[in-house]
Amino acid sequence: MNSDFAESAPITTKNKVGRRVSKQSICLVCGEVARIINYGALCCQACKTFFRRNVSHGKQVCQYDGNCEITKFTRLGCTACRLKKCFACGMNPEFIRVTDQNTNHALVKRRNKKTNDDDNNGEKLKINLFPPKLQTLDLLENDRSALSHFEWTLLSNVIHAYDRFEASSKISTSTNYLVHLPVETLFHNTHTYNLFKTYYTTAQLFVASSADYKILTSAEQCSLLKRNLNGLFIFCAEVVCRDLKMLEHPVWFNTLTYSLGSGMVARKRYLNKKLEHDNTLIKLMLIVLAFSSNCCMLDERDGVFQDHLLIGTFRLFGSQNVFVEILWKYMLYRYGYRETVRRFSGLVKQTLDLISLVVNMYRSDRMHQYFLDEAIKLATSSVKIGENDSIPLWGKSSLDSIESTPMTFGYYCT
Amino acid sequence: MNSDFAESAPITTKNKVGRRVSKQSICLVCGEVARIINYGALCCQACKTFFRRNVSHGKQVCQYDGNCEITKFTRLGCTACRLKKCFACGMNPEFIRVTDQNTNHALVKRRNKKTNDDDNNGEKLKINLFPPKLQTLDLLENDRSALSHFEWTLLSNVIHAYDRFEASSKISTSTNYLVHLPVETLFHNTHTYNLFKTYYTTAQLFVASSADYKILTSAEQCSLLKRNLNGLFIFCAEVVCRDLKMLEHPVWFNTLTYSLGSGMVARKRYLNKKLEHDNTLIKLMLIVLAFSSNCCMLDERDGVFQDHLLIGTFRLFGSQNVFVEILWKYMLYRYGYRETVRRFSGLVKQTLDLISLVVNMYRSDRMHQYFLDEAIKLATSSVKIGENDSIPLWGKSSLDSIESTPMTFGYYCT
DNA sequence: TCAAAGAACATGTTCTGAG
DNA sequence: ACTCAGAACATGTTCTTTG
Ligand SMILES: [Zn+2]
Ligand SMILES: [Zn+2]
Ligand SMILES: [Zn+2]
Ligand SMILES: [Zn+2]
Repeated sequence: MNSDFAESAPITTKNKVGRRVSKQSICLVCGEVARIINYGALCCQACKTFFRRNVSHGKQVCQYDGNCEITKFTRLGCTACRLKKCFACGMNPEFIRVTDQNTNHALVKRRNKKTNDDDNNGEKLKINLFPPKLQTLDLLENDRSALSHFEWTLLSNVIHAYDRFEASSKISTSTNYLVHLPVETLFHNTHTYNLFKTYYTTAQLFVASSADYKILTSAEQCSLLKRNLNGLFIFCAEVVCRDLKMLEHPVWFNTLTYSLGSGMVARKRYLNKKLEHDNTLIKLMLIVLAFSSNCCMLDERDGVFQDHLLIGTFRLFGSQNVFVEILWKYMLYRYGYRETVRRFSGLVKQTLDLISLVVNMYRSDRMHQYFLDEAIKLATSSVKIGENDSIPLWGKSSLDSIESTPMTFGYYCT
Repeated sequence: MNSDFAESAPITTKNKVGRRVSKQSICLVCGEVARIINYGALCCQACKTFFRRNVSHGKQVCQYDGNCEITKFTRLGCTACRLKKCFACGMNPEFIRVTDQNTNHALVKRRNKKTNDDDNNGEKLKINLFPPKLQTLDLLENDRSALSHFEWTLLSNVIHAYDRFEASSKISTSTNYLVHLPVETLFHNTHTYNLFKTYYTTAQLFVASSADYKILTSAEQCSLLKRNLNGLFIFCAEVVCRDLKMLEHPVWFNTLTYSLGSGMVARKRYLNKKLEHDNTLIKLMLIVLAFSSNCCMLDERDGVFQDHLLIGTFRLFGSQNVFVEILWKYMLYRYGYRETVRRFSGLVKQTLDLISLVVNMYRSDRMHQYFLDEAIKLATSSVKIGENDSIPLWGKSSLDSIESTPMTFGYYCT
């Protein structure tokens, strides 16, 4: 309650007295302080209990659009979406060993038959019909694909950093939609530009909040943004577009068509349909892209001569590798090997397609260059963004670099 | 949760659509939104349930000093003090008709004997051994002394306005105490002055947050402060002194003795012991004093010539009368006629004694004059205090003035 | 010493029913 | 329509146990 984000230092530290302080991080489901893995995912006490009590319920349905935001403060709003998110975060009912006597269902049943209890003791503790499969435990504890506690922490930090900064984009999108009513202003690039600017900001703040970014010099940061920000932008745009069903709203559809042309919107719609459905994977992909050596450097003005700043920088490869590994392990854990391979290749394909799309957008409208310049300006301004932010750094910090091959989504401008 | 104070308009109003909106106010216990009277006092749902479940508990004891603050946010901190405050606010177990099956105690017992339940149905609903006395209901519903819903609301608003502004005084007092450690600074008037300044501010903000004060002209406000603020100050000082047991801390005792002299401290201690124990009464007394025609005008500089501003102003008498009536009814309700008379005369005596004390303090130290001047300056400054405050006005607004005799705690400076 | 499941305990919110 | 007690339901927190 009182601690909030302040204590979510990713790994075990020592406090002033030298006493060992238990490692703390944030609940994958709601963002509350979390310390251990419950039922297969890093989550808080409340979400743990919630999951145990509600998992046996008959299908609950969301009263809204099935996309309710779940945070520490909103988690009471929609049981269905909270439970869904629990599953999405990797919580697994197979870890539940007994049918909880206080399960909401159990409670109801117990009260209904309170007149004639002959089997008074019979209902004490029923062993779950599906005892925890050792296989699952193996995956967590022994399998090479298991995510370490540190990696879970980092994963949860990535997700929540993204969610936090994405919020403004979603709000901006919905609000702009509502404001759109006067018809005469309908076909006007301003709306599109306002949105795009927000997406650029979201992407930038997301990257900038990671420790791996902050330890770079200012020049390195700029170089990184120039290389990769466009790629991040298009992913943010697509996620928001999909989550808010933008292309299904005629108003947005028409506005975008006016701004981008019908060809590009058709392409956008096509790619959007194929977009990976697990947002967690996309968020991880984003951070991987952010530390790519060159996701899409599109500006010929100051291209290659700064390459020495980045190419060959171990820090960069190190950061990226950690995140790629987390992405991979998480997918293995969630989907198993076969499905992981399928999804991963899909993800790579989508990334390349989207980058190709953003290249076209960039070329056809000089505003994108303006947005990028603005981002650079923001990054180099004396007041460092996020300096006083309540979100702490969440990067990999001092983890030893890992020996797998670094990935690069290169896309040089020809 | 989201509404907070914004909706605590004291009486039934209509919203924009013209639909009748249920009257809302704040829980006497914790300040949460409250709508109806539960178990004899205006309180919120949570406090209602809390009271029912905990009232049958064996004496719980506070782990701190028995004076824990109870607000919407802190109410979980101390069960003992919350329950105590429930009683202090007038909640009465006689309104509870059954022993709640979910009483914390009952729950424990039920579980303990779960092996051999022969009287399975016997424990369903036990009628309370003390059914609600009609007498109490009469008091509430028929007796002339009953507080109307409007008056309950006003009462709760007074209490919470005071609690809110008193907080800074208490914090300041405790903090200063902790800071006091270096011995060389121990005997220094600065500490006393800092405190006094805080008490003056508390008193002023308290008054200034009432609607009855705000509808006055600036000149009238100043005049009112000059007349009555010293009296409010000494009451605030005494309440904090008592609640924090200041005179029992040698550090404070010595500091005050240094600043005020041992004679005045002895007098202070004597009066403090006699101070009314029910803080609610004191808070009501404060607001009565605030609208007194002259509680203690001590400054000869600009004395009597402004009297026409106030004497004979119906608004003033009206405000005071409403609060006096609430005070009287509340006491009748809480303590019965005999005790009310006793307490009320005690309260009057204490008020006169304290005013006499503050007169002496004022005369012996020019800083008091400075504090008063500062308060006036604050009141007349272009930025009205509390203008953007989240606490709405809580005064009597348009209630018709009542025909009882106005009270005046006159104490002219001779 | 620690991770993690469950029980037990404590609270808060919404529905029901009798005036 | 409104007041208010109580039940039922939903959540959150802390203690206990096991490996
Ligand atoms: Zn959670
Ligand atoms: Zn939902
Ligand atoms: Zn309350
Ligand atoms: Zn206490």
